[in-house]
Amino acid sequence: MNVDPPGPHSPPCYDEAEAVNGGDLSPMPEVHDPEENNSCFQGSVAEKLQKEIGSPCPFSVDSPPQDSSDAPNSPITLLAPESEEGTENKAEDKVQARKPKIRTVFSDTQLCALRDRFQRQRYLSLQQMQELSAILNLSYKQVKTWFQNQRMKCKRWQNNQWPRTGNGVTQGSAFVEYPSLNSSYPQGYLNTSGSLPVWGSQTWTNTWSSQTWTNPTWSNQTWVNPTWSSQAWTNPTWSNQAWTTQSWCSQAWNSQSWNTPFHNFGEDSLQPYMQYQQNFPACDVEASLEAPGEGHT
DNA sequence: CAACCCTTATTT
DNA sequence: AAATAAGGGTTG
Repeated sequence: MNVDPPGPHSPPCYDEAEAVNGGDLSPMPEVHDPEENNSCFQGSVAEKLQKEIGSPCPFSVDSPPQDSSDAPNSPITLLAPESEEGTENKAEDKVQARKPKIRTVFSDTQLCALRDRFQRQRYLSLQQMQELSAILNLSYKQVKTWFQNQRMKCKRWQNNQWPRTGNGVTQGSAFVEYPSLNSSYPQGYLNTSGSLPVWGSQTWTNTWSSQTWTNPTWSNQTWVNPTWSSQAWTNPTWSNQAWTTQSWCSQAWNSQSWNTPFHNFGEDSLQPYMQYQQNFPACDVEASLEAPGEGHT
């Protein structure tokens, strides 16, 4: 199954034109771990990542978009396949510099952490993203992109489910569930300091989607995780597929791995949820959710 | 500037 | 072929 070692993955030496850099962050391109076990966070994410990252791509934090033409001697640099042989003119100028599009392959650990975080927050503040990126050794941009893509994915999934639920709507909030569920708040509404806003249960409107959601996740000033605390997760609006492929992740979560102090996240919001995880792994939900004749191809 | 959305390109 | 990271365009 998916237990086999992925083999030589590809830690691309990805350069990012970071616009926002904390300063002490070391956004690194991702790397993959060879014989990764199936545990998500057995110890500490950071720890793992550090190991995962052999540090193949030594570039500065602020390294501008360099031509990735000169692949460092990293064993794995995902340079776009030349495809068109010969014409590697690269065209150093002009408008259309054929820059090879690099598609980073996130490591399991990274993905796990990202997803995990996403469950709690669909929107991260700038600082949070920076922190996360630093921890995961990804660039801010990558984290940002990932979250964006993830949001879109969710949205699409919802749209697919939406028409169906019309009839068998068990809970009227089936569709609206997602947004409010995961305490998602756009950065603008969060203190740049990463501190949590003080609003009790406020309502805010996000201009992009033109939606107004309530924020039940805030109980006075106490952070409450609706995700785990309520049965709200009856139907996750998640891309089940993503999970199927990484079902191992859920297993890891079920384990006592949560006892380990992976404070590496350096997130305040992280602490509370750990306890819930044991009893209520979100992954579990989607497992049953996407159950329809699956499990193996 | 960040989010959305669509598209492209790569990886499996 | 599907999944998805990243590019690009648009908007407020």
